[in-house]
Amino acid sequence: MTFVALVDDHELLRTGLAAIINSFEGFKVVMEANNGKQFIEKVKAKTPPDIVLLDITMPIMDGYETSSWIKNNLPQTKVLVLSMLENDTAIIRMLKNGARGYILKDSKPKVFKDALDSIRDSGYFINELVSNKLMHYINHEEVYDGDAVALNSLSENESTFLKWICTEKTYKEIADEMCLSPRTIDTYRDNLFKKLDVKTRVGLAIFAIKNGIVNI
Amino acid sequence: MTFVALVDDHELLRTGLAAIINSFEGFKVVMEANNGKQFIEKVKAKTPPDIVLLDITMPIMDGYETSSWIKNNLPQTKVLVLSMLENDTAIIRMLKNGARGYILKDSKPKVFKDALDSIRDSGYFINELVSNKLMHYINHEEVYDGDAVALNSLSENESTFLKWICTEKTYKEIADEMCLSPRTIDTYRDNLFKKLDVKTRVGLAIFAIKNGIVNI
DNA sequence: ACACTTATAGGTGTTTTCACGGTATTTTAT
DNA sequence: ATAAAATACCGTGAAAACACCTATAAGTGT
Repeated sequence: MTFVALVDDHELLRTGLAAIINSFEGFKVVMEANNGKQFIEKVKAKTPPDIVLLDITMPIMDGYETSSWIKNNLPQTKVLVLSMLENDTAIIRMLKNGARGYILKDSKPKVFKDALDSIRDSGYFINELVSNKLMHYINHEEVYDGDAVALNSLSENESTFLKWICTEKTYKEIADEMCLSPRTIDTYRDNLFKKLDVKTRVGLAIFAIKNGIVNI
Repeated sequence: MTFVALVDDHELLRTGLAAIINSFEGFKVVMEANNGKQFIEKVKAKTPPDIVLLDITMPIMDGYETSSWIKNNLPQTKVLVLSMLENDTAIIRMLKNGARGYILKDSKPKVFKDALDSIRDSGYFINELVSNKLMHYINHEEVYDGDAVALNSLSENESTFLKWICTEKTYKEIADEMCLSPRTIDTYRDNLFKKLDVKTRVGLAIFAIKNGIVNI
């Protein structure tokens, strides 16, 4: 019997998934959590599950952090990502954080079953979403995804600045808010234009939103 | 027996929901669709369901349009919204478009069951989410939510313009794309600033994203 | 026939944003 | 110890964005 944990903030989805999984021969849902933090607390008192079905977008502790924690603390436990995010950045980041597979929330139940079987049997589920990234990895020795790379190279101040970017304040006002000279803010902007490969403030705002730096 | 249709682009969620609903005494899922358009096509050949469980965020034809269509074409069919959106705008807009209830995707199954029962028995499910809006309606003779009102008053061109706003094009380039004079584009912008109560292009972009006018 | 709204377009001037050229200081790495 | 990097800062000019006000044509309602 393979034991599965569900970590997702949508309780209805969890209940539905549990029904589906429990109907699969050889699988059983033994734990549910609303987010990574709750999962960590619950798992302390139990035998770790074999597979964690993990969402990315969650309050308090998101899927990236959670997967990373599982990799470091529960080496026997395998993470299968179940997310609505279809962008390279999210996929690569989860794979780097130890995920064994990545499927979308609008997958067919068949795909879902295949993924569970594959992870139980081989430890991995390699579908198109991840194979493309893996091929790149083999060919280039490192995954290249502009957004993902850029995201990791942002300083504290740059992140803060990006939050302000998504407001209606002028650069001068942002400078005041951050207690920096307007000139410094200019430099931040110019650097981010280069780093993130955008040309305008709107480009920065879109990047910030797309990558979850700001929540709107 | 109460017949239920599921309209949501996440197939897995649908499958799970179907399992839950079919386990409820007296309810049966008789139809599933990925979006409003598909629902309309499928419903033509069948007896309309008693309740449509409807998501808002969907490709091709979203929940707003779909609910409106159901109100006008299937007067016997009641819409229960099942969405992750918790903002006033979405709730008000769906209620205005004929929805009988509004629950969140992270509701507990109990709430879900209550909602279905209530809609079957009384035609409505009034929880906190909608009662607040209804109280407002009673007191003010009209629901006031800036975003919701504004959203409904957007013309075709303004919506298109908002999509372009969320790119790195200049207004002049947008004018070219839309085959309009740059002056007209200026007017569009100025009007939208007033309508949407924002002051900058970033404000427009944020509004467009927040209200699903653009998908990023 | 009349006022009323809506979509389109223009004129002018100010403010903000952006590009590109720098310097001085502090941190980090070797 | 010293070079390299990251960080904070500055000047100037051009381009874009924004404010405000006017005007015409088409459609709407009464």
